[in-house]
Amino acid sequence: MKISAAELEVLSVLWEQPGVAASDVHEALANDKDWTSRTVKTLLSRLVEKGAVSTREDGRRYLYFPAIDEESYKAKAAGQFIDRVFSGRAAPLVAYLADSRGLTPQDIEDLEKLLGDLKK
Amino acid sequence: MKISAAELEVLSVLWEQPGVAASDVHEALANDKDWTSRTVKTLLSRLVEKGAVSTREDGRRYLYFPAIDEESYKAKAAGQFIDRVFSGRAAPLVAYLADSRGLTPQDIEDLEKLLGDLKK
DNA sequence: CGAGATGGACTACACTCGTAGTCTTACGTC
DNA sequence: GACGTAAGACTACGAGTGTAGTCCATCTCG
Repeated sequence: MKISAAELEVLSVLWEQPGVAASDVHEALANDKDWTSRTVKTLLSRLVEKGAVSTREDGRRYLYFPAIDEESYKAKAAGQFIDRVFSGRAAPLVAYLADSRGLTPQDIEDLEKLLGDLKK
Repeated sequence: MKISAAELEVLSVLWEQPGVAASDVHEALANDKDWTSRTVKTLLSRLVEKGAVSTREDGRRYLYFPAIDEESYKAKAAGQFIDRVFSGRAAPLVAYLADSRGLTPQDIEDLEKLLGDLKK
């Protein structure tokens, strides 16, 4: 279930609004991505091929639904990234983030709360 | 400066031992990767092309050196990953990690210390 | 009704990646 | 001095990606 960067953009739209048509996805991305509607349709087709998105017919068009779970996809992606770049250690990653882009105070607070929960 | 997964393996060897020959890189990776020496050489060449690795001649062979900094590369990679998958928010990433692979107690402790420092 | 817009299916095409193979040349060995 | 070997240079090749284009059937608006 390998999903490319461009495909992930599309899939993310579906996570936010499941059950929309290709044109809606195109529209939702119009701000960020200068893609033609055909590009979006290609990406949707590839996601369907890969089993990451499912469709329901709606007249002469399809409505698209994510077929993989956002939480578990992201968790897996994060794990893989950490293995690939940080030899599997999570703490250094956070250290790098802190350095390079500055965690927001909100981030820091969230993390502290999270760690508090984890300690139990 | 896009570095692929396989290239990163090679570059990581150079970060640990700068100034080695292709055969040394091959050997260093022999445990993890079933690559022929040619594959390693191809990857080194591509890294040189990309400007991520530099060479010094040593007789009829090259010694290879990383040309990009480990810290800053990783920091950037982490930032890009977070942008790509987590819409730029770091805290959710850590939450996912905690869920999916369990941070080690060591990780948690490291993180707490880190957060403590950050708060200042 | 006829023409243009729209939907999906199929096709395209250059580039990157993983994973080598071949060619040429220098080197060290018998 | 000939021969295998090891170094780098160049070539290969199928899968995946980004980014569409073409074809054909339909729907919609005038």
